[in-house]
Amino acid sequence: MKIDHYKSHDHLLVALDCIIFGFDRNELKLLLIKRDFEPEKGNWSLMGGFLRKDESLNESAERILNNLTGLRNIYLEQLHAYGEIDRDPVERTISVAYYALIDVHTHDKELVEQHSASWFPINEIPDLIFDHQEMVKAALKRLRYKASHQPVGFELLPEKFTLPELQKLYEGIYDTRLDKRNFRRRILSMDVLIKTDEKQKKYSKKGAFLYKFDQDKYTEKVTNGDSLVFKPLRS
Amino acid sequence: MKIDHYKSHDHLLVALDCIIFGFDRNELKLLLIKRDFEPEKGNWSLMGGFLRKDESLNESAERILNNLTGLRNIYLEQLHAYGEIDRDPVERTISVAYYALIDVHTHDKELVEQHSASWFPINEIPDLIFDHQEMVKAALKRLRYKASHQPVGFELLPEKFTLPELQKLYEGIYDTRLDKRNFRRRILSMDVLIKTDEKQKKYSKKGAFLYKFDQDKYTEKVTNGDSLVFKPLRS
DNA sequence: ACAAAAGTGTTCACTGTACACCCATGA
DNA sequence: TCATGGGTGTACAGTGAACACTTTTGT
Repeated sequence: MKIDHYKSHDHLLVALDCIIFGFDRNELKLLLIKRDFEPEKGNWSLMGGFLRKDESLNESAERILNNLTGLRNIYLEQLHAYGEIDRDPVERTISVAYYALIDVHTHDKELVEQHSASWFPINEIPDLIFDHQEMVKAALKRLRYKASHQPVGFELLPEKFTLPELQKLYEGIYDTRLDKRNFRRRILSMDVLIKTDEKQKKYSKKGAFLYKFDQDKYTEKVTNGDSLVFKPLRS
Repeated sequence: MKIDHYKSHDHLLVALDCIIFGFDRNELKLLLIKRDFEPEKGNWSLMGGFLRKDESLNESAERILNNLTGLRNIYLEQLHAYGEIDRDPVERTISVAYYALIDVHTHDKELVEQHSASWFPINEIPDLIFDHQEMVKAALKRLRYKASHQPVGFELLPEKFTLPELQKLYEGIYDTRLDKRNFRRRILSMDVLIKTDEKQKKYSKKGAFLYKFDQDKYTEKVTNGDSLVFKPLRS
């Protein structure tokens, strides 16, 4: 065969769709946009776009996410490639889904408004176009797995956070209730949080101490082969 | 925007590559082919092909796997989409990698020979073209995760197998040694194996009882919310 | 009779989980 | 002073892991 044999094969559109998770008011949420073109104009959708020849998949996902949020360097991971023949009625398109974890307070609210985007609690997601519902379901499953083995939850919180906030986050991700004492003991025993001497008084009169995640210490522990389990405890 | 706005976007080649696992002579192995066209002609490669417009990603992976092994209805799961710009030097191509688990004794040996394919122990994989080495690494990681939570190991064995064989399989997958008594107790306590009254005398004079995996019972347990852990024990 | 693999139970340490009360503060 | 959320310790049960000898049978 010749080197140009590739030419004889089909060329397709490659789309990307982003499942954007945030955590606000003790709830896990998704950022969805109202689609402004046909087909399915006016319906809710994941933020998406098409892959360009001059960018990698990851770069494309970063670009698309940046278009909506104005953010860079955020936690972004490939989820799955969706390739049913008729998944997009206009033209044969495969879509590579990515999920992102962002701190809801940092994104660019103007951009979000321009896209008619809004945040939906994970349990109140409206009907979505194409196979986006399936993507969301898979993303949630992946987030649950990921958060139980790696410290990704912190991506959804501000740099400084309280232990009650962190607990609420895990409760939101796993849709469950956790025991306060067990949760605190477990998280603190990992020894990857730095306690600051500041107190957060937003939610209580007494105030709760703010902590920071210690990325260096975590990296060191992983390098040493320690396996930290962030999986939450029951009840 | 008009409905035909899609036309203005880039169209790309979409390839598929298959990481094919087998288990033979107490070793976990991969089926690799010797590439018979440029570029990289003569070098070792994963079995691959291009996605056609008239087939879904899964169908395409099944077709490609069938081309090499003659097998159908094989355990096949999408791994990851690879999309670096220069991953294929001929033309911009994204590749969706799938991994397959097959019983090495059932595949069509003629087809495999036609493709100059052969089985390599997982620890003796030769240099591979493009980013195929990265794919293999990710596939092994995924297999390890998957096999610890779901009964996929059985896909690599014949329908009937002995407990020592099953133990060797897990030892191969995790590159570790397991305690015989702990392993047997754990696997049998899941209550998803059917003991036959046949003995396999291939490896010993005494002979070992053959077992079958009870898919129905397993499905029932999962439906009941039981979470079986196939994760192996240490030492 | 012996070599080689199959098969079998018990003990201990650790970790997950249940559970209730005091503390600090702003209103 | 009181209402609200923050913070703390202990006891028990279940599970993971270590560990050695007997059985079967072909040669």
